[in-house]
Amino acid sequence: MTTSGRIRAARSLSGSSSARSEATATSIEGAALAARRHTRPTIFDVARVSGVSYSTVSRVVNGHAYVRESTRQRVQAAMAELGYVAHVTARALASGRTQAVGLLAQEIDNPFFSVVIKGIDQEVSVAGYDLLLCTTHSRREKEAEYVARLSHGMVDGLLIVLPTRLPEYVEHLRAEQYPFVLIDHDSDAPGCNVINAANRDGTRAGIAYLIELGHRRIGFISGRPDVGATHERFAGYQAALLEAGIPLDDRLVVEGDFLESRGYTAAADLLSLAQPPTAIFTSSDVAAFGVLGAARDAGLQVPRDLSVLGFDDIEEASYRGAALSTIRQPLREMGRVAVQRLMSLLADPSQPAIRTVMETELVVRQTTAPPHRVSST
Amino acid sequence: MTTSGRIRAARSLSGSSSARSEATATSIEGAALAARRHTRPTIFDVARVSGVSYSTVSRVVNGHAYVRESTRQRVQAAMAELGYVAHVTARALASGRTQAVGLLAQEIDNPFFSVVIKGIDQEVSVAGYDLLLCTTHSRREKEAEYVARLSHGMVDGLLIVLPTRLPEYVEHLRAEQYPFVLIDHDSDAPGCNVINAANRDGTRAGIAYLIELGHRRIGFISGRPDVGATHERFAGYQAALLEAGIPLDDRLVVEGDFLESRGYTAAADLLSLAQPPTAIFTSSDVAAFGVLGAARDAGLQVPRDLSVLGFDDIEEASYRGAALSTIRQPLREMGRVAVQRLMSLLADPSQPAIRTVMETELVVRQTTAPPHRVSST
DNA sequence: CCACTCTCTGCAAGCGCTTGCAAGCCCATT
DNA sequence: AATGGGCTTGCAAGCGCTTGCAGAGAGTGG
Repeated sequence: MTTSGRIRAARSLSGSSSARSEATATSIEGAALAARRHTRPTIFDVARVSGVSYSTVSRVVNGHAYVRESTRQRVQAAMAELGYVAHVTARALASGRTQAVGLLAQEIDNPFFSVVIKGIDQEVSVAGYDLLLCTTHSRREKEAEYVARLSHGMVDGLLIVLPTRLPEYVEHLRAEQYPFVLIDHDSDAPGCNVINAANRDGTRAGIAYLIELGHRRIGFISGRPDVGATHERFAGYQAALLEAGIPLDDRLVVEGDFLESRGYTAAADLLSLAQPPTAIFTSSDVAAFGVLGAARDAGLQVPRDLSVLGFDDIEEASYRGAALSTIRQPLREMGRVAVQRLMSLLADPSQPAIRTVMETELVVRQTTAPPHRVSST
Repeated sequence: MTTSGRIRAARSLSGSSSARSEATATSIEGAALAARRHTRPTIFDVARVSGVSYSTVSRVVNGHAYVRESTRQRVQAAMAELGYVAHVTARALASGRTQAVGLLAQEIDNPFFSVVIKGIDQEVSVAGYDLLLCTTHSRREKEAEYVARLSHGMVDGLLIVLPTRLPEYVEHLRAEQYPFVLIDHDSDAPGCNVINAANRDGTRAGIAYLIELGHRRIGFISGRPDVGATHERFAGYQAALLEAGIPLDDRLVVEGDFLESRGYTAAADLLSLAQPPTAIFTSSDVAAFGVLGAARDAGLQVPRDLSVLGFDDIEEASYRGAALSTIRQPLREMGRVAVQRLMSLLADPSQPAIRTVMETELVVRQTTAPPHRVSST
């Protein structure tokens, strides 16, 4: 008990010079106490109460070996008594580790991403880390700033959801060997650790399935053009047609944006063609719902008059309106794998980059069937 | 330039004792450098390059007055040259402020909440703060731990989305005058700053509108019973019936959970009653979609055979399937107001608590109409 | 020309914690 | 009984930054 006072004093006075400065120090301390609103117990308080040094308290908090059992219990009792909670910031500063990872994304409010987040959140929690979520809302100029701040003492590593083009800050991070993982980035990213779905192969398989059903005129509604997956999916579409010897008809290809409203209008356009498609593929389930709406409003029956194939397999796909046939990406798994990869990088940042490609799966439900009328090629 | 070395040295040696300890210090420094992976420039480096003291650099970074313009420019040039980024953690530790607020919620992946978050995110950004999002996934035992950690140096204030019962930690926070705001907590919360919608009055107005249309048998599908708003909405339902002199029929009241699937089954139950309702109110738009599905599967036309009234007015309400009549809560505004209140508390934590009740608005779209057949009361 | 007031800058202390080093302790071994 | 070595513990230094205080210039009025 008496030791404690000494320790505290030693701390306060380390390097102090004169009596006057001592007096000053005291008044400063008073002011600081007044300024700090929430004065909670520190390891020094715990040390005082339990009669050990502050470093021993620190060791107990961090579960170090080489602390006598009786001491550990005394310290833990003191912590419980005082309601001690470690000061995350101070610990981060001293140790250089924050036990938190950052997640940087443009938006969180779409069903695709919220599932990925779930996987991330779950795995981060398993690893004993915290998750710091930052949404940029497409303000690209804020993105670099966020990354700089986050990577600078706020988090130990970064998960980034990115469109096609690699921003400059990615190069910075790479040069510094800062641990980060790109999610759903199906474009070139030299030297980066990336997780994405097999967009190309998945789409090819889906289109091949439609062709196998007998479809020859297959509409393609793309995703946002600034997203890598969009191009890969189109490549898969092309590949499937090529393999089946079906010529690509530009009129059947429409640019979309993953969203329902655009899915509706794009489908309406396709359906009003002189030779409308008998099947439509969209780059997202949400957009596929829009296609279903357009089909309904055009008086078409799905799948009799029109087959619709989505991409993602979000939860709603199975129960909303018609059960949607779709190409499933393992969204939750993607989130989890991304975190696992990041954890590995945290342990050793120098390891060579890996691209992890998650397999997709064709999920046939009730919106796909052989074409009713054989269309003239 | 030469000053810098002195400053650094003075720092390193403050309180040092002997030559041996100096040597030790050096080797420690080396080890530390090796351990810290990302050695980025600090204010000391900027100070060295620009030839001023580190405190001047700090003042420039923080935009203090009393820095000569030429000095400021020199420092800024040095910062740009070195690519200096402030170390958030260190700054937080030294100043006691983190410039971040925490948001604690169970889930983020429902359309209700994602809109609230948008408002929060926007307003937080306007205020120049960062947002730290924590989801507890209903693991209540983790909640208290999160709050303790967050309130302990990670963030300056807390936004909390809470079910009915106030957890113990809320009392702690209050006792410590830690700034926090409860969102969507329509239950007693003495001494707490709370934001919620006018659940009771809004529902009463909605039900009154249905009664005015001529409905007498109005089904009520509640929200989750552990949420305060659920009870207030039921109270509004009761009040409207009472005012209209319509006796409450228990068979028309079903417990729900805000979700679509339960909305479907609950509606199916209501519709299979001997005397089914001619209108159904649900405590969320999402659940109302389930009701619409059940009506469709029961061969009923909406609104001819069944009126459906939701609550929330999420985005989908206006475009998904039938345009849904609903009671609009200003979700985005609620998020924004919560942040504004928190900012005010940050400035002065001692001010008396306020409950902010946001008005709701009846939005009549295409799922409500006078009953087709006059039902026998 | 001096006292006085502003403006500007530097120093030291400290935020709460981690961690290398060293010293003390205790026990087994020779 | 002395030595060695493994446990325990304490001390000091430092993580990168903020900030009160004091001192140094630069004006300004008497």
